Amino acid sequence: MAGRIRIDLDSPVPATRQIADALRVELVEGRLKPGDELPSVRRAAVDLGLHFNTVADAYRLLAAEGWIDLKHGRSARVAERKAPPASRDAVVGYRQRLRALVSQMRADGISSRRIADELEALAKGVLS
Amino acid sequence: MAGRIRIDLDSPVPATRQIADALRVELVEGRLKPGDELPSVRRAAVDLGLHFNTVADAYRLLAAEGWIDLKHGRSARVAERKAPPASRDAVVGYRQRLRALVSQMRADGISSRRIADELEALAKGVLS
DNA sequence: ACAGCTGTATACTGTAGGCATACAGTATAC
DNA sequence: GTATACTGTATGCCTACAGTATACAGCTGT
Repeated sequence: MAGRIRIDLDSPVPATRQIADALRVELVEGRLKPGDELPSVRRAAVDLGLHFNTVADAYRLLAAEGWIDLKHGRSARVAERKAPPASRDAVVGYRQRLRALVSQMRADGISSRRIADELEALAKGVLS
Repeated sequence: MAGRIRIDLDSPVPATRQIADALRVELVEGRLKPGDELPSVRRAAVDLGLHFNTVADAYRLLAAEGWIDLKHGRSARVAERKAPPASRDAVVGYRQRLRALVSQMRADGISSRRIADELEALAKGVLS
């Protein structure tokens, strides 16, 4: 499944979203390309230690976002996808979430230096 | 309450956490200083359009993190707080969450340039 | 002491996450 | 063609948790 995904059952963020998030990273970063087949829901489920319906929900979520094509009897495939035009106010929502995350890191005692480094590394990665 | 907070009831992230997250930003960034009084749970609740018990839960969450002092009959106050030493592996968890968030931004059609700018601005803000 | 604020505790209701199980479409071998 | 073994789908159930209502209890001014 293109890199091991760790699911934290204790996390407040549901497993379904954790799976979708992890796969979305692979998709956005191009490690999963259009036409690629995803592992079956049952295969992925045993790998992750979850029920296959949970994986199926994650797949449906990604399908709703246009990332993958689902058809009944055959494997899920990565779809071609043109990015939707950015909604202007979406940015402010994300900015809030980013700031909240950074504040949480600071609250956890991670140094400013370290946080800034992580952010800059991310920014570089995005542009490349 | 130190800046208007918008609560999105449709969001999958619960209102309690949204409140705590927003307040934690204010606390980390120093706009709420030790000794300051927070608005009462009922006051804040009407401002946010929620039940005061929801706000109380958020306060308890922050109290558990050491940010504020709660005592029965009197207003919640911002506490002095020494940051705990960072747990080393906490960073990798946050890195995952950051990457997931960035991927979601890209998936929403926000340009790489814009995302990088947001991240760099954040990094600068953290260091200052 | 009393009135009016404060946060606390308990019970209730609705909803959503995850799982079990039965179903239905597709592809491949024969 | 049809059997078979794979795919994803649909329904129902159980549990946990978010949000609310309502009653309680501790401070602090007058």
